[in-house]
Order: sequence, then structure tokens, then C-alpha cells
Amino acid sequence: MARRYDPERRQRIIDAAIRVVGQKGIAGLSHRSVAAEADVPLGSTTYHFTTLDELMVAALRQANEGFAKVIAARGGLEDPHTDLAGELAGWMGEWLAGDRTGVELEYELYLAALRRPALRPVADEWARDLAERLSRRTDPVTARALVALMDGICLQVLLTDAPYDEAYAREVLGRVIPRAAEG
Amino acid sequence: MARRYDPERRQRIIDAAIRVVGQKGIAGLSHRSVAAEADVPLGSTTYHFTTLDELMVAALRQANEGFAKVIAARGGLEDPHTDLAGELAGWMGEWLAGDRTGVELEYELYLAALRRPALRPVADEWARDLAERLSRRTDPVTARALVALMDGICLQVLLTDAPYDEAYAREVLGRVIPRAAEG
DNA sequence: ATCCCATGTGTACGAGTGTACATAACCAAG
DNA sequence: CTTGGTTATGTACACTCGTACACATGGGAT
Repeated sequence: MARRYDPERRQRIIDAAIRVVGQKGIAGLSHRSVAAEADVPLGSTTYHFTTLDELMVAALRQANEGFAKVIAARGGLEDPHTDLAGELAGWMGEWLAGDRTGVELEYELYLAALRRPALRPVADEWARDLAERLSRRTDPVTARALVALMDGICLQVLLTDAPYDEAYAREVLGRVIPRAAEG
Repeated sequence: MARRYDPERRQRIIDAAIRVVGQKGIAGLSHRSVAAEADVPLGSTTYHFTTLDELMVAALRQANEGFAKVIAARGGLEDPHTDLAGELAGWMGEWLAGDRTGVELEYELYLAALRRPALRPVADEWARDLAERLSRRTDPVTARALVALMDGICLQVLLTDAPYDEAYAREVLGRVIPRAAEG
């Protein structure tokens, strides 16, 4: 049967799942499509992930981790001397510019939690992490509000094909931040 | 073939589609499931809506219209003497309380625009309408920001199972509204 | 009255899906 | 070396789906 020893099989399946969602959306995610993308037999995907929900949970978690690294690497959020609203607005602009496959992938998995309870803990984890990160620059209430507003702005751009207006984003993000707490 | 003359057939199919999405989500939407729900033969749904996208567009549009009526009926948004932030926060609370089938239905169709370009014009229309409605109480920039923030707050509640905190919502919505423009 | 065409209906086909399961290959422990 | 249990593989089944299409029907124009 030409079985190959492949200790990272599980990881490769997750990577393939992320690529599939990026290209065809969640609607195109199936055990078979992932198997084809990962170049493994069907039985392998069903063995490692009995349910598609399991696979999506793993994919969303991994996407979140990768994203968190990008944020951390950018720094800026840590430095209390930078303009927080401007920093966030610029960061969103960077994120929304160019190829949006990654953005759409992130949001599609994130929003899938609306109908798939299995994904909710992961979505919750993500929102909490980002809010906590922002809490280093402001109070928790403001941090939560910033996350919400950023989500809303991104969605309006993504859902309505409207261009991203960085000045506008900076302006309204700034309004949410109390003057006293500004860097 | 026992054909029945049914001039409102098309409308009934749309209603059925909305019920199906509410109960089983977009993933459960198919020509057959809608046909069963509407109690019409399969050929009838494929005749009136060649594509499922067409059906979703009609469903989203109808859901938006129904929602707009609810907003309009509530008044409050028109009266310049009410606290706008409090009004919006209370309205979200009302909306998120109790049975969330309707809320989830709305958002699922709305968010589906992320991957289905056919839905984007309808999503755009909805966002514009709401923003314009809010523009009667503030400037357009603030109105857009309010819509974004409300979307973000609702999503966090729906995606993470977090309870809705009306005081918090009122507080941060209030921050977005410039003092000079407050009612 | 009759003709036409939008509307309505039933059925069939091929493609894709989740799932189950018998079997094979392999690593690790005894 | 042998045994045992995890990992891997191929195949088959039952099901749902979109789509196409031939045919029925009846209202409204002529």
C-alpha cells in the first residue's frame, strides 16, 4: 500500500485546509478537497479530523497564531510614544492592501463561529488576546471597543467593496480613546 | 399534473428561504430544502431562481426591508431630544435579547457577502441606508463610524457567546459622537 | 375561439459528499 | 524477535446536490 511515514502529516493537513479555505472558501472545504490539496489519501484526513468542525478549529487557531505573530513583530503597539489610533489605522491599511486572500480567510473562519459553536471558543480566545494586547496602551473597556470598531470598519470594507479610508479610521478610532489615556 | 395557479409563488419561495436559513443556516440552503419548506416542487424553485445566489439576494433584500421597518417604527432615532448613544444601545439590547434566530439570520446573510460578490450590492445598500438614517442626528462620518461600531459590538456578542453589556455599548457609542453634535 | 408564452411539474443524470470499515504498514515496548 | 496499538490507506455505500429537459397547463392577447 506504499504507506509513507510522515510524522507531520497532521500539520500538513491543517496547512492544506487553510489554503483551501483561502481559495475556495469554507463552502469548498471537504475531506476530499483538503486531501487533494495536501496530497494525502482521503482516509488520512478523516482519520486525523473526524469532523470538518475539528479541522476548522485547528485551522482557525493556527491562523490566529500566525496573525498574532505578525502583530507582535510589527511592534509599535508596545511603544507608548506612538499615536495608538494612527498605529492601528496604519496597520489595518497595511493588512487590507494588496492581496486580500489572507484577510478574507481570517474573517471567514472567524465569522463561521456565528453558526458553528465549536469555533466560538477559538473566536473568543482571539478577541480576548487582541484586547489584552491593546490593554497595555489603554484601559480594558477602550481596548474592547477598539477591537469592535476595527472589526466593524474592516467588515464594511470587505463586504461593500468600499475603499479603505485610513484618515477616517484614524479619526474615529481616536474618538474612542479617552484623552487622558492617549500616548 | 395538478398544477396550481399561484401568483405569489415567488414570494412564498423567498419566505421559505428565509426560514430555512434561520433554521439550518446558509449551509442548509438548497433548491430542495427551500422547495420542501415552501411546499412547492423542486422545479418551481429552480424556475424562479436559477441560482442560489439569486435566491439569497432576494432573501437578504427582504430581510433588510423588514428590519428597516422595525427601526422606523421604533421612532426615537428621529427625535433630536433623545440621547442617541443610549437609544442605539437600547435598541441593540432589544434586538439581541430573546430568540436570536432573526439576528443570526440577518448577520449570516449579511456576512455571506464576504465570499459572494452577488450579495455585496445589497450589503452595501443596507449599510448606506442605516448610515443615512443616522445622519439625521449627526454628521456622515460619525454615522458611518456608529454603524461600524454597532456591527463590531453585535458580532462580539454573537461570535463569542459574551453577554450583551448595554452600559458598555452606550459608553463607547457616546465616545464616537462629537460633543457638539449631541442631541 | 385559438394561439402563444410565461408559468408550473416531474424525472433523471452525473458529480460530490460524509462515513464506515477491512486491511496494511510501521514504531515502540516487552 | 514478537507483540500490540497507533497511524495510514483504499474502497464502497447511501445520500444530497445542481442542472437540464421534456412535458403539462392556463391566462391573456389577438
